[in-house]
Amino acid sequence: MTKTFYITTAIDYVNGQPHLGHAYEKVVTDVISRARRSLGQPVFFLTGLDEHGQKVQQAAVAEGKTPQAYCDDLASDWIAFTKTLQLTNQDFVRTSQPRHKAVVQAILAKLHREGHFYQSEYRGFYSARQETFLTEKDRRPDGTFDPMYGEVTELVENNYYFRLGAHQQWLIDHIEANPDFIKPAYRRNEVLGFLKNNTLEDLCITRPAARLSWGIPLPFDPDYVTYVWFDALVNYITVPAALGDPLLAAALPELKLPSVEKPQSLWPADIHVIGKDILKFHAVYWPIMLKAIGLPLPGQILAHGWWQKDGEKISKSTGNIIDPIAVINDWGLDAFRFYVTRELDIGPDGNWTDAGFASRYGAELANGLGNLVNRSLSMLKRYRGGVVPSQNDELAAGTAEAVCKIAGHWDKSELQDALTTTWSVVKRANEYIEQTAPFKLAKDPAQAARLDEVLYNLTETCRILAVLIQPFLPQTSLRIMAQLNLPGQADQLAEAKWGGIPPGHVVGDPLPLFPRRDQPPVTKA
RNA sequence: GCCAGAGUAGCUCAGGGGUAGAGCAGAGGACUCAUAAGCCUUUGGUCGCAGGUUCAAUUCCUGCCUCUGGCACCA
Repeated sequence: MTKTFYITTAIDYVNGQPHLGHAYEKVVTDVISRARRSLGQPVFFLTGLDEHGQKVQQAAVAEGKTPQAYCDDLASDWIAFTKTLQLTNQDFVRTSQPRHKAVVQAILAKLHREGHFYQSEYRGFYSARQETFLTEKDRRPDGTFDPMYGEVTELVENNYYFRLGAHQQWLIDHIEANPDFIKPAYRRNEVLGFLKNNTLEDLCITRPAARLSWGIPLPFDPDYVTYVWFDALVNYITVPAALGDPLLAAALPELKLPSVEKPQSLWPADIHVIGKDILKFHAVYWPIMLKAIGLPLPGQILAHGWWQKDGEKISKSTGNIIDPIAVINDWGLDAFRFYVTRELDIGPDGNWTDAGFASRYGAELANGLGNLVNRSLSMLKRYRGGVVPSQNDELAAGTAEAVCKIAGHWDKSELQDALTTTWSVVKRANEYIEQTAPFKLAKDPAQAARLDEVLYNLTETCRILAVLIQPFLPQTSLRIMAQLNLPGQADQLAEAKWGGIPPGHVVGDPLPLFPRRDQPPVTKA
C-alpha cells in the first residue's frame, strides 16, 4: 500500500457563512492538491466543519433547533461552498459525525489509560449570562467586568488536564531538525521562540457536561465532554482511521469502525494548511497529542496570512467585507482563484483591492492569457482553416525550461512563483508573435512554410498553458482544451511535454476566455 | 515591555561592499493576427535618519525613528 499525499485545511467553525478567509484557505489547499495530482501523486484532500461548543449550542437554542439540526442546515451551505469553489476534496469531515466521535473517544480512552490526564480544580470568574469563564483580560481598566456579562461570580470547577510538560524539549528538537515542519520560516521562528522562552502549561481538555452538553463525552467520565483540542484537531485522523489507515489501526486497536474493502494509507498528513491564528495549536499541541497517541507527526504546517480590504482589517461591523460568492458570481470562479493565489504569497497578510482585482483580471487574464489564446487560434483558423501544421520546436526549449521550473514551484507549494513563471510563457509567446509577425507571413505565399512553423509553436504553447494553469484555473484550462478541440482534462503535468498536439488536428473556434470588463467588481453581499 | 522582521521609483516588491533593479501605473513609437489586446522604447529613487568601519556603504556595525508580526482560545 503506497501512502497517499494527504493535505488538509483547518475545519471551520459553524457559526455563520463562509467568507473570504475561508475561501482563500480552501483555494490554496485545492491548488496544491491539484498540482500534486498533476505531478502524478495520488492525493487525498480533506476539509470540513467544527461543530461542537458553546456558541453552536446557544445559537441552536436561539433558533429553536437541536444543535444537530442547526449544524446540518449550516453544513449544507458549507458543502455547497466547496462545490462553488470547485474544490477537489475527497471527503468532508464533520465533528458531529459518529466516525469522528468514535475516533475521539478511542484516543481519550487510550491516553487516559496511559496516564496522560489528571483531574484538577479550575477557579475563575464565571459569567452565567454568557456561559463562559472570564479572564483578567476581560476586565475593564477599573477592574470591573462589562455589564454585558451580567452577574460575574467566582466559581470552582473540576476538569481534566493533559500533561504537556514532558514534551517541550523533543518538540524543540523536532522543529530544529526539520526546517520545513513549520512554514514560512518566520512562523517557525515564532514557535521556537515561544517554546524556548515559556514553560508549557497543562491543557484543560474538558467542560462539565452540565454546562456544555453539545460535545463528545469522555468515555471514562460521562459528566464531561471534551473541549476543542481533542475534538477539532482530531478531525485530521478521523478520516484516515475511517478509511482503514494501517498506522491508525495499529495505534488505536480498540477503535471500532465499519471495515473498509480497500484500506488507504494517509497518515501522517503531508501538509496541514492553516491560518496564522491557529499556528500554536497545530505546531505545539497537535504534535504533542500525536506523540502521546503514538503516531508520527505531520510533514508540514503551512500557515497563511489574512486578507485586508483596502489596507484595513476586514470586519463585519464596519461593512468592510468581501463576499467570495458575490465575486465569483460577478467575475467567475477562475478570476477569483487567480487573484487570491497571484496577489498573495502564502504566509504574509494580503490586501484586497477591487482596483487590483480588476487590474489583474484585465492585464493578466484578459490581455495576457486570454488574448494570446484568442489571437493564436484566430490566425490558425484564418490562415490554415484551423488545421495544425507539422511539428516545429522553435519554442520547445524555452517552454520546457519553464515547465521544469514550475514543477519545482508546485512541489514546494510556491503558488505565486508558479503563476509568475507560467505567465512568462504567455509573455514569451506574445513576443514571438511580434517577432515572427505571422500576419505578415500570411500575405506572402513564399513564406507559407515559415507561417506553418510559427502557427504550430503558438498552438502548442496554448495547449501547454492549459496544463500549466489547470491547478489554478480549472475552468479556463478546460475551455482552452475545448477551443483546441482536444479531449482530456490537461491535469497531468507530463502532458506539458512539447509536441503533444498532433499535426493535422483541427482546432475549434476561438472565443474570448476572459471578456473585457470596465466595471469595478462587486464585492459586497 | 520583551522577541522577530521590515523601511529601495507613484504602487507592490527583488537585490546586495565598487555606474541602483523588476512588474504595474505614467509618457512616446512602430505595427494590426487579436478581447483598441500585444510588442518596442522611455520618464521616475541623495535605497528611513545619524554616526562608525572601509580606498569605497544603499549593502557591514552601532544608535535612533517609523511600521508590521508574535508574546497561548478570531481564516
